[in-house]
Order: sequence, then C-alpha cells, then structure tokens
Amino acid sequence: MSYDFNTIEAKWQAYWAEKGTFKAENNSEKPKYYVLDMFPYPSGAGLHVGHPLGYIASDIYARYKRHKGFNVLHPQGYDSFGLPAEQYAIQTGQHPAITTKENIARYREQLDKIGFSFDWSREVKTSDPKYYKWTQWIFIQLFNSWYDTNLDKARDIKDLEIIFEQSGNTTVQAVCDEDTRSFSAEDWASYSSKVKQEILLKYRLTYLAETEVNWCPELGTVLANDEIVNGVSERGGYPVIRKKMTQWSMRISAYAERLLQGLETIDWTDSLKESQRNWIGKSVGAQVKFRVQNSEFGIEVFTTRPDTIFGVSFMTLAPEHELVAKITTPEQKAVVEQYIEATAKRSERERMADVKTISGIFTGAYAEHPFTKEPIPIWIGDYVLAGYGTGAVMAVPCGDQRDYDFAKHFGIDIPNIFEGIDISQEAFADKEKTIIANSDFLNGLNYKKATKTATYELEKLRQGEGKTNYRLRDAVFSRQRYWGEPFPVYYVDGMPQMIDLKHLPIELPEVEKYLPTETGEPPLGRADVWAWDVEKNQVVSNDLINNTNVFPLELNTMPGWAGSSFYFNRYMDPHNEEAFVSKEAVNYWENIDLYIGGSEHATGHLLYARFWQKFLFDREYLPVDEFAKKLINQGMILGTSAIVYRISETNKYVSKSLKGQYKTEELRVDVSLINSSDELDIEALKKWQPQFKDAEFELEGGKYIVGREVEKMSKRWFNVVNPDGICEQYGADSLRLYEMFLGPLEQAKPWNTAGITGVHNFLKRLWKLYHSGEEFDVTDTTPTKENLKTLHKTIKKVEDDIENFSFNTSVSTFMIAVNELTAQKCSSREILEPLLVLISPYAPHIAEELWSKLGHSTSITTTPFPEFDASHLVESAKVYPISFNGKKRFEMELALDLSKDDIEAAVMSHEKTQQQLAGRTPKKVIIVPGKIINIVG
RNA sequence: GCUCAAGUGGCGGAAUUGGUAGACGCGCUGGAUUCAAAAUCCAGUUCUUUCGGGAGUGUGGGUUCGAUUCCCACCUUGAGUACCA
Repeated sequence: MSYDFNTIEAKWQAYWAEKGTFKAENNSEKPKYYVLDMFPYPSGAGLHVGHPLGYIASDIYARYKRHKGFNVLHPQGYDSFGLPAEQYAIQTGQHPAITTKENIARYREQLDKIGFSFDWSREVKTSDPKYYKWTQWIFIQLFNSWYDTNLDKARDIKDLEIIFEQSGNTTVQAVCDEDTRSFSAEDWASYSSKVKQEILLKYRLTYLAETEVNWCPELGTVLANDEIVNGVSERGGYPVIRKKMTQWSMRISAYAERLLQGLETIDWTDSLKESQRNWIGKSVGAQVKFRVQNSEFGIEVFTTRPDTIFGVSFMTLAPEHELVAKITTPEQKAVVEQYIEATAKRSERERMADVKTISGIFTGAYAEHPFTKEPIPIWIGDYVLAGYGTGAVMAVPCGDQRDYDFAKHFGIDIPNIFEGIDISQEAFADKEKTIIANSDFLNGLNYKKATKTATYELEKLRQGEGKTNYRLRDAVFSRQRYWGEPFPVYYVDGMPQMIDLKHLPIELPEVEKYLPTETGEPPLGRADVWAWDVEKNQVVSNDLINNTNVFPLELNTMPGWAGSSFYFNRYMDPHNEEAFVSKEAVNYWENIDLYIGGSEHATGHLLYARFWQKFLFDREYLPVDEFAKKLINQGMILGTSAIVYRISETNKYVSKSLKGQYKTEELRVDVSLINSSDELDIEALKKWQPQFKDAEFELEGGKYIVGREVEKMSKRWFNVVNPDGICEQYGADSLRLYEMFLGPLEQAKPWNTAGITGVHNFLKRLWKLYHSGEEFDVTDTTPTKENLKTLHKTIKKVEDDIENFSFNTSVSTFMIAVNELTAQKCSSREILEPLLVLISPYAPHIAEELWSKLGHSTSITTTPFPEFDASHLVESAKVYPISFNGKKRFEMELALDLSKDDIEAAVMSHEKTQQQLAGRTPKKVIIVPGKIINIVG
C-alpha cells in the first residue's frame, strides 16, 4: 500500500470539518491559548507559497499546544475592505462586494487544501455589516471620550461636560487641540450649543478638524503617514501633496507615552519595538520663549539642548509659521513672500530629495536672548518643519550641523561655547563630551548639569519649561473612498452627531459609479439614499434633507486599519449581537498569546491596534491593555526568477554561459518552464507567449540553461509558485514540512521547488516504517534500548524546537529518527505511536491516517504529547586536561540524571583521564555535558 | 546620516551555557536494481595536498587551554527611518 497523499489529505480535511475538530469552547477546564495570524487581504491574485508560511508556523504551534492539553483558539478571517477591489470596481463596474466574495472563496479553497486547524466557525470579515457595526460602535466610543492626563486614561466625555459646568476648563488636564482657549464655568454656561460642541470636539479622542493632510490626487484620497513611502503612495507609487482639509482624526498622540512604555511589557522582536519607538519619537528637552523685539509677539521653540542656549546666534522659522507674516519688516516683506511662495510649490518629495541645498531668508526682525538680552536675527528656512515641535528653532550653529551649515552659507556668527573643542570645520554634537564655556552661569558644566541649570533658570524667568515632544502625529481617519466602513455620523448645522448603537450598522449605500463626484466629493456623494431621518431613525433618500428632521450623512469612509484594530477581540465572541465581545469571553481569552505576521505592519496596524486596545481598556471594555503578548515576524519567501538572454535586436536566445559572446537583453520567463537543473523547456516556452513562437535558441551541451535571480515573488517577474499546485503534486504535508525546512521562520529565504523532494521522500519513508510490503505492520514487541533512545532524543529535540520556534531543525530531527528506526527495523507500537504524535503538528494528514490504522477511532489532535524520559539517554562528558597542549580529549558515557558533583567525581576517577594527568593535579577540570545525541563510548 | 539584523561548502541551512564546524536536505559523483528510463537503495561530496598532513565560519586585531559563538575596529548585504531641532 503506497502513500496516496491526495486521498489521505482530502479524507482528513473532510473529517476535521465534519467533526468540528478545531472548534474552541469559550469555557473549558483546560488552560487557554490564543494563536493568531494576521488576517489576509483577499486579493485577486490568490495565495502564493509565501503567504502560508506564517500560517503553517502558527498552525504547528496551535496543534502542539492542543497536544499539550490547552484549549486553543486559532481563528482566521479576512481584512476585506481595501483599495484593489475598489480600483477594480472603478475599471469594470463590478461591485467590490462581489469581487471580495469571489476572492474570499478562492482564498478559502486554497487555505483548506493546506490542512490548517482553523476554527472557521469564528470567521470574521471586516466588510461584513455584522462586523463593521462594531467598528462604527468603537468610533462612537472614541467620539464620546476624552483623555485625562491627570489620571492618565480616557474618560467619558460627559465627565468633562460636568467639569466645564462646574469650573470651566482652567483646571482640566487633558490632551486637546493646541488652539483651545480657556473659559470659566460662567463662560461655559453662556455658550450656545454649537460653541459647546465645537469646544468639546477639541477634546474628543476622535475629532473633526481642518488638518494638513497627505493628499494623493491620483488615488483621489488622503493617506496616513504610514501609507506613504519615500514621498509617494505605498499603493501605486503616486505623488502625494500637502493640502488642508476637514478630516476626522484619531488622537493617538494622547497615548504616545503609554504606547512607548507598553513595549517593555510585551515579548515582541527588538527590531519591531525599535521601529515603534522611532515612530513615536520621544525627545526630552525644553520649550523656550524668545521675545520678538519691538513687538508683542514671542517665538516658542523646542530644543533638546537647553544647555547650549548661550550659543544661539539666530532663530529659524518654518516658512508656514504663523508669525512670519506678523514680524517681517516692511523692507524684507517682498523677498520673504517670494521665498514662501517658492517653497510652497515644492512638494514634500522634492524637499526630501534635495536636503543638501540650503535655502532661507532674513525676516528683518530680531528676537531677544532670554539671558543676555542681545538681539538675535530671525530667519526663515525650509529645513525647519512646520509639523514638528513648534515649527521654530533656536539655532546653535556650533552644536548642530544643520544650523552650522545654514550659518556658514549666510555668513552668520558661529560663537563657540564648548570647552577645548575646535569648531572651525564642523559642529560639535557629542553630548557626552560636552563641557560648556562662554555661557555665564553654565560655564564648566557638563551636558546633564547644564541642561538642568538652564531649564531651571528659564523657568525662573518664566521664559521656558522642561518639555517632552513626540514625533507621533494624530492619525487622519477619513478616506475619500467607497469600499470602507461608513461613519455612523450625520451633520446638524455643520456639527457631527453620532447615530445610536441601536440603529447600527449604517450600511454602505449603493452608488452607480465608484469615483468622486464632479464637485470633488467622495464617492458616497453619488448615493441617492444617504441621509439620516432622526424620527424614523433610518437612512432615507437625500431628497428628504430638510435639516429639521432629515440630515446629511458623512460622505467619507474609514481607513483600512479601522477594521483590523480590534478583530482579534471579535474572534473571541464573533456572533455576539449585543457587544463587540462579551465580558465572559474576553475575561477567559484575555489577549493573543502568540501573534504571527509580517513586519511591514510595524508602524501601521500594530500601533493602531495597540492604541484601540488601550482605549477600550481605559473605558473598561477589555481587561488587558496590550492585545498580543508575543509577536513573531515571519520572513518573506522570495521567488527565484528565470532569465533568458536575447541577442539584441534579434529573436535569438543564447544559453546562460554563452551570453558573454553577444550583446544581450535579459527577459524573465515563467518559472514553471524550468526543470530542477535550470534547463528551459523550449517547446513549452514557444507556447507560453507569442513572441517566443518563432524564436531560435543557441544551446550549450544540447540544453538551454537559464539564469536565476532571487527577488520578490510577483506576477510581473513570472516567479510565482502557487501552493495548490504543490499540494496536488507532493501533498499538503510535504508543503508544510518544506516551508518549515527552508530556514528560520523569521528570515527571508528563496523558494526552490526542487528541494521539496527531500521532505517528500521523508514522508514516504515514514509511511514505509509503518508497513512491511503492502501490509500495515506495527507489532506489540517490546522496544529495544536503541529504539527508546531514538524516540526520547526526538521528543526532547522536537519539544525544545517548537518552544523556541525553530521549526526548521525539527524537520531534520524527524528525518534522523525515521532513518534510525528504519535501520533498527523497529515496528514496536510503543515507539511508533508517540512518534506520530510528535510529527502530527507538522504533517497532520499522514499522522491522522496512520493513527487511525493503529486502531484509534478519534483524531490524534488532543492526544497528549509524549513525556520525555531522560533515563533512556546517555550523555558523554568530555574532559579537556588544560595542562596539555593539543587536542587531547576523552569521552565517557554517563547517565543524564547524575548530579554535577557525581559527574565530576566520575570524571576524576576515569581511568584514561588519570593516565593522561599522570599524577599531576590539573588547575581546573572543565566538564562539558555532551549533546543529547547518539555518542557512545 | 542614524537605528537594527545578518555574513559558515555549489545551494538552503545546522552547531543549547565558548568544547570534534559543515547536522539535515537539495545538487553533484560513483555503484546496485532495470532491456531501458523513472522510482528506490548503498557509498562519497569544505578546500588543498607530495596522502604525512595543511588551511578553513566576511577582513584585521584581542580575551581564552580552546572562539562560528565573547570584545574592539573595519568591509559587505538586507530591513527600517530620515532636515525631529
């Protein structure tokens, strides 16, 4: 009976589905374990072999934990709102919901073939109204909350209204808009309802504000900072410009410090934590106020180096700074305006590409130094960013290279305030080696002391205070798209109103086209039925808008990250209609124990999700404030492209090693046309694309050999390998083993289908181990010492490997075990049963099949993981006599369970050792326990 | 520029606290089986060699009886980030 993987795999996949083998219960005597993959966006291209890598790893871990007696939650779903389906709709008119449904069906089919142990009864789709009801609900909670910096948590906005009624906002410590004015209780009472709403909006955790946004004209939408790469859109690579628009924003900046601190409590990779730290960008320093001479104005600057305050020789404002127009002298007005106009024209991208060009202009105005009262010229320069700090800097050319270059360029003084440092060539920025000089009361102090003293003196003068700044900006939350969650918001007199939970979800309306309207409104502006009737509490036709009981609805939709910021909580209780997750469910599952996904989400999804988790924790909907305890980034699987060489201006192609003789161009051809020794199937190529139909080929040794290039797996390089094809040819178990065998999980690695024969042969040998000839043959014979040794070293190694996520090496361990047991002619049930349990997380189908042949009527899934028993192993101790040169080494066999003292005594009485020592006493004896492998005598 | 990660055979990659470098697999070579091929099985496969050995984990130093592993400097590659004051 041969290993018929296709039949076996189909059989067990059907069995698992029918029996609901992987259904997780929300209450169980067992300890819980929650393993999650980042859910996929179902794209039209389907899965390639790179996608399942992380899913296979998490599946192995989930199955392992089930063997270990855990109640495992291992769900899967789809992040199904997104741009590609909408772009497709714009081109073809097909509703994105249809495209998405088709893509999901295809994904599901592909995923099912790999034999994952997902609990599909908990599937979520972000574009499903039943799901996005809760996305809308969370939005409303954010709207109804403000951040109390005193208690350091989000609170109900009603509490804030009560405070305003009682004592105005002067005592409130909250995160709010910069331009919020102060008012008393009496003021508050006198305000109209609209003014009150405007003020509250400045405190809400999601708020409507005119902000400078990244506008992408090509995509017709705004983008968040993390959706822009190198100044162009992440999707499509279109240019992005700055534009002022009224947009919803998320006050994530309120959580900057907690997002930073929380990193200490979670087991995520250092590089990922580092990315988040950089993105949050905390810097500690001081805010200093410089008076502008002959005017009522003051310039606020942020600096991390208050110790260098006596080195200030000019100030620089960002061109967009609001004071520019107010302080520029009449003589300078014309040139300043000209300069501002010129810089405004330059896009963000140009400004970045061209950082070396120094540009700036003098305003004619002077500020006054807080201590020396000396005049300081005020300049404008585009190296100062309006969006960071206060949009103005105190320039210390001796201590900052940019200030130094600017001063050199415009011939401004460069006073030296550092003890014993030469600044004739460049600025000196080394804080550690800094000793301050020429600075009055700071002379002789180091960086730390001078910073403290300067800040203290500034505070005394009421011209400065210690301050911490974050680079993290509030996240723009509006998108001018169709295929996203609609906001549960309507407008009365221009002020946003939330729709009550009872009436959610507000479902996406139908539109006849998915493009912005002629007047530049988002696609929802085309919907005829898109107004809110506050009496009927339902969406009604736009014709009925009268602004008394029928009001216009919000036309923007939410960004892609909205739905993915809480889905992991929804899996705990996916069908709950009363809450996004019940208290019982979330108290049981708490948070994700192991989360696996790509590192590209470091500053997007993974940051936003932490933000929402903390918010929902503050408002007591969740019991923990971090959503994932441990996170692993799986590496990308790269494609191995195949290259043919065309002789220039001909239709003749030469084999790889002959290409040096001609002038050639490289063309990529489909990798399926290449065999395992890089030989091209010429006949198949001719049929592949018409341009090759009449091509000629110059061969080497009768073969056409292609060049290979490792690069990202992509349709455009023709290097995509699909998992379905592999499953058909070698089986899902081979695919699973091979993906793990390729290399360490977290590392990027190239795919090469040829190598899969190794693991495939292993599975065939495993099958043979349980059969003699055609017959299934497992006996009740007592295992030999050798058999037990092989089994137990395998148990130990596999257990350690899985715990450390070194899935690649355990595949090797299985191969060694099967080879050894084959050589030992082992057919003992006592060995072969536990061996199957070890292998089953990796190759579940073959394990189930052999398990049932062993006479078991239930799935192998919850069979206990075999116990490791060290007494079956021996260990060698190696003794290195240090009084000798050379590589003298002795081995002796010792039982593993001896204590360290026992081992030392045994070694010292060891005959060979004593001979070598020849009566001398060594300075020390180093005992190295050998590896738990097969070393005997 | 800054931050992080990584450099080991023809290839993917092993090597637990420093202790026989190259496990395991691919590929390659030879053999068995076969009319032949596929499949399968067995042996070999870091380089070099006068067959004694010698060299060897990016480069150069250091610590150590002993370094792929620890320390310093440099080179290369990949990832992230960037006028952040």
